[in-house]
Amino acid sequence: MKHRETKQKKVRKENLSDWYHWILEEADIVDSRYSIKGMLVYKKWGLLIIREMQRYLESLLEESGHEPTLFPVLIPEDILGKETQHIAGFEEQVFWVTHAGENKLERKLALRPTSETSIYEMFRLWIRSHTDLPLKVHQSCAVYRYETKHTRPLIRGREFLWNEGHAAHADKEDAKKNILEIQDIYGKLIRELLCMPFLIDRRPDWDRFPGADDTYAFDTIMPDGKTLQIATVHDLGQNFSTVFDITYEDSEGKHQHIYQTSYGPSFGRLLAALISIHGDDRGLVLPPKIAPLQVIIIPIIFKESDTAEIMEYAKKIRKKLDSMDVRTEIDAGEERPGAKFYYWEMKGVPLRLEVGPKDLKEKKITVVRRDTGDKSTIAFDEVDDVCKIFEDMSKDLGEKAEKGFNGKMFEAPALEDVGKYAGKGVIKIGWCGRKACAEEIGGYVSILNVDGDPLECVVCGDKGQGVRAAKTY
RNA sequence: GGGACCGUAGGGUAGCUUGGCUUAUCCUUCCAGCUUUGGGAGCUGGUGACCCGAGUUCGAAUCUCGGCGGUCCCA
Repeated sequence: MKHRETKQKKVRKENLSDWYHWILEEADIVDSRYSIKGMLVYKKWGLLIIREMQRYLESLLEESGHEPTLFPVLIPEDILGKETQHIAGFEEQVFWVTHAGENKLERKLALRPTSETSIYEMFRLWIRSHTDLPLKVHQSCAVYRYETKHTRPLIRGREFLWNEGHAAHADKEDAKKNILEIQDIYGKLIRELLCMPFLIDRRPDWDRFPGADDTYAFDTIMPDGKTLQIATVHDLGQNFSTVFDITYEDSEGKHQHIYQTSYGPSFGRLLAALISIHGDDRGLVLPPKIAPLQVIIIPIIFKESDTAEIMEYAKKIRKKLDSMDVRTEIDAGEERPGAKFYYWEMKGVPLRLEVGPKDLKEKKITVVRRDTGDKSTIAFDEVDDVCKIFEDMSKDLGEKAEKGFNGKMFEAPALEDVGKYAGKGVIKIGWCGRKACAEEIGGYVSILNVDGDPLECVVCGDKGQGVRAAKTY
């Protein structure tokens, strides 16, 4: 095992932007030096974390009746353009494939910006009867959008990884039911696996997914106070089924257009939030469930003669952890222990076990928690305790994140107050629902949702609702 | 959508204002060897860079224009 570049410039997390760029490269999350704007290379540590998320999410989706699929990355122009709202929302961002070698293609092909259209083109063929419904599919893939704004690694790129789910329903009620079920699944992913708090915000109409009747977004708050949209769930109504002519025969023999829902979390943004919310000055802090490596064992060797014995002991511990399905490695590298400590802390590994001559002699293990730095000693026979420690860590990390989150919630009774809290977090604001007033507020922040308790509009004073607003990524 | 700044080894930088002083500085990483190991050890030797293109000039890392890439701020 080689430890590189762990002794680089120290970056404090207060300067979130510098810290973020530093840790992405340092921890081998991504390499953003690839020479196309908005595209990057996912590296081992980042990809392993994404895979854990993916595995967890996919198993929940499949338990809830989603079939795994993988659709082509290319979508023909005529199909992408069928739903006019949809294409209007994406056309400026579509990458087009127009040539094969020197030959111009007869039919322009789009790199999918999202897969509704290609999937629904097939839904039309797959769905015949009400017994085919609900039909739910999902895929983990990359999608492409030509972002013109400044891109940010993992947060706003021209290629990004996500999982997208698509469901066909016989009626509105089943669609609504699915929306709740998906919200629950995404909630589990974010809260239980990643230990992060979030908000579910029903977006104002101008912020909906193109072609949707409603968009529910999952927003979390970054340490700098800006919100990050990490997942969305869309109620598509019959907008797509009408233009794609997706119908089923009901039990009375009548043909009906299906209702549809689509949804997706961005793995990149989830990762960006995970890194930013839990990390500290020393680097990543990974909740145990998501950590690619949960335990690192550091053998501490003084004399050449001790090597075999200590390594033997470390291997015994590892074997026991392996049998408990705890992801474990032994760092037998040439570096001194201190260097290894710093390295694995930077990588965010939840637990470090130190085994040296003292531990060996007393059949003990020194255990250090990444999140708190707490050092304790357990007996060799108590290795099972790591599971309990993981539970505590998950709980503590979740609570700590929740506390940070709650500390970034504000209320603005008047427009001046909006300016005061803008950029510090999520602000509760009275809003009448009119776009003109939203634009006035928009001078400071964006409105995240449309549902709330009755509250007078901070701009015009008319009756309205208490909605959430924030500066957004 | 508007604005500002930036691009020198794998990473971080000095040099740029006032073109020549450079064989391009220093730290780190990396490679070899010695040595060391309970919080980033040390020594010796070695590898490695001026984003791309055009222009100005006797001469460009340095000045001008364009491209590509990056960062930040505002809407």
